[in-house]
Amino acid sequence: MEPLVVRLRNRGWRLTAQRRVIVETMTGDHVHLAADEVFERARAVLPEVSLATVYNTLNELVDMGELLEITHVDGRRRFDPNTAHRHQHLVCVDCGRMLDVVGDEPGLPDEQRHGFELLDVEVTFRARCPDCIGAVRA
Amino acid sequence: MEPLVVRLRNRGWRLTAQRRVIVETMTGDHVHLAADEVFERARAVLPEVSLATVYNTLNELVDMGELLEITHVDGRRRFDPNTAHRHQHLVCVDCGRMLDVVGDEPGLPDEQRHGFELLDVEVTFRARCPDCIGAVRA
DNA sequence: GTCCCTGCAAACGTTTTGCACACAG
DNA sequence: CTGTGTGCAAAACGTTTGCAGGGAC
Repeated sequence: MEPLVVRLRNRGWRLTAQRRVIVETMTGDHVHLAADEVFERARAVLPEVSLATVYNTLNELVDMGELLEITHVDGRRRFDPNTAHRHQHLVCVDCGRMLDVVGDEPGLPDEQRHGFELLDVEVTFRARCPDCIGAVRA
Repeated sequence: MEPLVVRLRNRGWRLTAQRRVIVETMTGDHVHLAADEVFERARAVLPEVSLATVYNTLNELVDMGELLEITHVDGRRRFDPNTAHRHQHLVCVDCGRMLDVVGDEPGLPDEQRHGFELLDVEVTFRARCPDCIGAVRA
């Protein structure tokens, strides 16, 4: 698939310096940032970027289907740019580190569907990461 | 299993009128309320209950493991009293209605675990409920 | 040049907290 | 009686919005 920035330009999306930096921040594998983290990283590259613009941009990308809204961790929404491949999440309950994983998706038997029209399944494996297993307990 | 209120008393949990009403609100099947909904329902039974107490109590119950914190819907945390049976959730993306369902849980192959110690799996089926399928589209 | 995007600051909705009083044990 | 739970109001979050100025196209 074409890179995200290209796809966006083709849609007639106005490409500003701020948006470019935000999109670049949301590029790569195992990226699962919250808005304030995106803001922090974007600002490190381009100081003249505001939190409002980060939120506006992230929401637009979600509306366009170019970004996935995923599990809240620590009260904050997280965003995931991996829309290309179906995947699930493995999240450390201690430090919040999150990885994309691929297992098989659970189905839902007809008699459990209660007449609902199934759209999607979201799977999150809650776990403890190697670093946090080693760390001292409180 | 013994009823929740009994279990709580046995733990030496101080049982006040407010707490009892909140716990009663969080009793039953397919209960997936947000804090403000718990507050509303509790207040209908016992007007002298405050939102702060609702939050305090819900958080305590979660800490005790007597309540599950589940998916955010519409920006609000939801709580689930069904700790007795492993289950998953079927949620309507339009109206937020949520049901407990039982399908089989997805496992995670060893080579996908990245050294994490697996604790739990959270599965949410996103769907459209019968009422919302019938409803007129915007 | 136009229109859309931007930063700022204020507003919003949810959740938490500090404090004096009240009541379960 | 004592210690913990309570209501209230204020604060602290994450997120959204209104507005005047600026920059992409």
